[in-house]
Amino acid sequence: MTVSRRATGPGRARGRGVPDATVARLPLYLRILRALAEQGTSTVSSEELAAAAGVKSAKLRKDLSYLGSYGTRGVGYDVAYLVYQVSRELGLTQDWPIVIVGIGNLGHALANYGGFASRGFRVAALFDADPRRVGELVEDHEVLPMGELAPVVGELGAAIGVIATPAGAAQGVCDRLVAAGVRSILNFAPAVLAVPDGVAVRKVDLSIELQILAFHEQRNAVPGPVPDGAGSGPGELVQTGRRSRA
Amino acid sequence: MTVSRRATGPGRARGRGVPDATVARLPLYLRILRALAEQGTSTVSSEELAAAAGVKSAKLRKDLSYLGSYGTRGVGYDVAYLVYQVSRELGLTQDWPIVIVGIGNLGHALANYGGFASRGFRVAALFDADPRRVGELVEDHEVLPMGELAPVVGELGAAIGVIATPAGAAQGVCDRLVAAGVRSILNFAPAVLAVPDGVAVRKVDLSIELQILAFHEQRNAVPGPVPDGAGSGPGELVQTGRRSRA
DNA sequence: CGGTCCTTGTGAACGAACGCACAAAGTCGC
DNA sequence: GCGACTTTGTGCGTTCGTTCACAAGGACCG
Repeated sequence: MTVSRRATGPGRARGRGVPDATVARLPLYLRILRALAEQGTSTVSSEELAAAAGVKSAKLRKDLSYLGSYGTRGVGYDVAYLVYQVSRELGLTQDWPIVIVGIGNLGHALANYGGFASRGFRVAALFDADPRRVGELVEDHEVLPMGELAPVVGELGAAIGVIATPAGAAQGVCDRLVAAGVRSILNFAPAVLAVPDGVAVRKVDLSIELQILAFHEQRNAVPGPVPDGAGSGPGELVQTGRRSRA
Repeated sequence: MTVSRRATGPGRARGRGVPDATVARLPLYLRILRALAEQGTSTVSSEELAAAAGVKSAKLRKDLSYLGSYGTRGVGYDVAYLVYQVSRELGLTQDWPIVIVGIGNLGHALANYGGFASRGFRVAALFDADPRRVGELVEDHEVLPMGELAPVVGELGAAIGVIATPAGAAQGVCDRLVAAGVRSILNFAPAVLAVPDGVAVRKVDLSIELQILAFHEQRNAVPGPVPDGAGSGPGELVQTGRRSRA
């Protein structure tokens, strides 16, 4: 019991403290749960869910335990209920208007990407510094000039901004987004952004991902075979050998 | 966890055991070092480099120490030399032909993305299951039908594959890539991939990134102003408040 | 209504990663 | 050639995350 207050979490000073590592996995669980719900599954065990997510069942249970005690011993978790609880924890029960800056190849792809709209996110405005792109219609949104950024962001109440500009422009765009009131930034530009306290930045860097894979390739190629059948656990760097039934 | 178990500590520098967390940062250091080299800087201290990368200097020094002792006490690191050493460690001294499967919006953007070509990676072939896309010319590459995948991958010796298909097709494509000899996969589809041992998978999921940001927004919005201190420190989840001079 | 079986929730051990602080090692000025 | 100064490399304690193993809790059967 003691559901009202999620205090008794596995950790200590866990008033409102879901570990970062857990938060990063919740969206994955959520996606799987939604798929299960859609196919009519009403309950799921930690073992099944963990297998689908590619994690150990104990980890999954601990992750979910940070949200509260939403399972039933001997049975498992109610899929619909868990979907709701995880969504709520992630803040997906509300609508998040997002703005995208930089409508080049990547920006176009992002604006068209269905995955955004599907889960509470809504592409609300597009911006580009290039006058030739301004006015262009992308997915029924007109590309706006940078001058419009502050007022439009303010009016929309957009709290999340996506940067898809060249690296050189990223910091400037970031500053303008922050000045306009954006507090969370998803950065696709290969640049390290400096932001004031309280602003969150996550970066997605395609080049870095490839380089990490290259490292993996080289490590496996250079030294002779690694006979040791050490069952390399599922890890962070690269996920090697996953045999779940998706 | 990747594949090998390392000796322990930075002490055994040369050993084949660079921690995952370090490997994930090396490409970032490398990018900064290249920028420094380009602007004519010949030496750099750990303090400066760390500031540019947004990490603590001690962490940077420890990261570099895994590669060897390439610094000079009292002076710093030779930029050109370090570029070479990091590149070498990451396996970027050789050419990596990559193949992209799924030439939709995202696939297009990836094929055109300059960041790939710049660092030892070369887009070598494009594939799509849709007959209407086959034959299309993207960045002087003709989109090939899936049937060509195995022979072309074999001929190119491509070890890295990029999946930019819808989620439903991802596992099938993954299986075909692996069967064709690809051992490292960069997956943009929102799906958990099952792969045999020895194959590395990294995933980039735009929707998940946004959801993590939404969590951050909600956490900061719900409980009034957070005094300080108690907040989860600057961790991995989101980078908050970075004041470096990029 | 009691017993048995199943699955959750979690305490505790383990391990990886981080940050501090400092000795070692080299440079530069004189 | 020597001493002061600078910056690296790293031992160590701390924090964070993962895994194990098991007791507690509940469903279901007879």
